Amino acid sequence: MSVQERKERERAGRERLIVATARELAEQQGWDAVTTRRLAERIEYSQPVLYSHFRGKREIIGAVALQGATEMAVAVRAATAAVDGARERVAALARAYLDFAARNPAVYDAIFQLDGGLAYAHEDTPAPLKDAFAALLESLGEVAGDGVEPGLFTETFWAALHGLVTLTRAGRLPPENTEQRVKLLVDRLAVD
Amino acid sequence: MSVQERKERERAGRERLIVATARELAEQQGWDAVTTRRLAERIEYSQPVLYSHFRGKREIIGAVALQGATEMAVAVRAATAAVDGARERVAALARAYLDFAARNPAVYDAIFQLDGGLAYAHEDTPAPLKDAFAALLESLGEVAGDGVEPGLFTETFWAALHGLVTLTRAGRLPPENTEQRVKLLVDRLAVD
DNA sequence: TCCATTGTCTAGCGGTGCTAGGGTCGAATC
DNA sequence: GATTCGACCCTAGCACCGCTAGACAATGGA
Repeated sequence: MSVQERKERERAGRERLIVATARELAEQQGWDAVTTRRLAERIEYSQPVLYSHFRGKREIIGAVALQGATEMAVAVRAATAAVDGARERVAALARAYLDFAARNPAVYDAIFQLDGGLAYAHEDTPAPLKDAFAALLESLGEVAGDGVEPGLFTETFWAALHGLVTLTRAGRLPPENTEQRVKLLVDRLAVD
Repeated sequence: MSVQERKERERAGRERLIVATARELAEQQGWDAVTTRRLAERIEYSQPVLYSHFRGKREIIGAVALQGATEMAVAVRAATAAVDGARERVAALARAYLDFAARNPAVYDAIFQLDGGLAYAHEDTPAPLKDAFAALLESLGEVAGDGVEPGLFTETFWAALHGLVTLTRAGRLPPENTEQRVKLLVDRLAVD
């Protein structure tokens, strides 16, 4: 019995190692550098071992995305918890969101840009993703204004933030005036 | 002399063929399917011919992006030209933008997501890209409101639209309520 | 007619994600 | 304690990728 348990523990540990290594490598050198060979070498196993844990590279990206979504939800809630005033909470949320994206670009991509084989905006969407959206909704729903469905408002505000993140990181927007752009979004979109 | 001219014409024609074929293939099957082998086969030349026109795949994407940016500027201007009222023009612009993205997803990606080796938000940004931004600015600058720099407003509104496009197309947002989201953006962000 | 240049192709390099098949090693059984 | 059996992991290889070197043919000019 105990032998099997030990093996299962080791397996779980190795799976965590794979995800952590993939994430680390992606943050260091970008997702293009995360090849199955390099990843296998870093964890000191052969390539096929990866496929005994994940169906393929896509699922590894998906695992990183789920981990990241959980962290993002925590970060957003932490940033808004101690703030008074709905509008101020939204400003704090926006800053926290952009900060998370800036600090974890590869994870952000895994969650919002890459194909990790995950279902989004769906009933069988993984819990971490639903919860990340819920974290946004908690603060953003308060400033939706009359006649605007909180979910729809959250989606729209979120899309605006996402647009800023991706265009800036892709070099399409100069990074200097990010704060002013965020201020504009909060000032105009949020209604209390 | 004339021989050289004829050859140059043929070369230019073939270059257009490469770009058009790459674009077509990308729209049909996605950019991942645009491999140098497949592209070469479609234009009925061998792979190395591609490299006598472009430095690599990146530059081909860049060429598609420039072509697309020109068309997008035309589309945006056409949609706003005959509309009365600044606010209504912005609504028309938003619809035209989303429509362009929906009709030309691969081209949209080439312009705004992929690496085509182009300079953005820079002095030596290619003219088509500058002009596409200018087309947005023409209508959006009118509703920036007092104390908000038109360029900054345009960037922000554009980012919001871009966020809607990318999140929707990546399956992160359900496509059903796009119109309501756009209405929200126009209603709240635009000031006249 | 010969040469030189231009243009194009074949073949191949090192890389990718992924998998088939063999071998090894450890746990359970007699 | 010996033996069998099964789980596990690795080597090797597939088809494909972007890109390029070098051979070869065709074409215009001397």
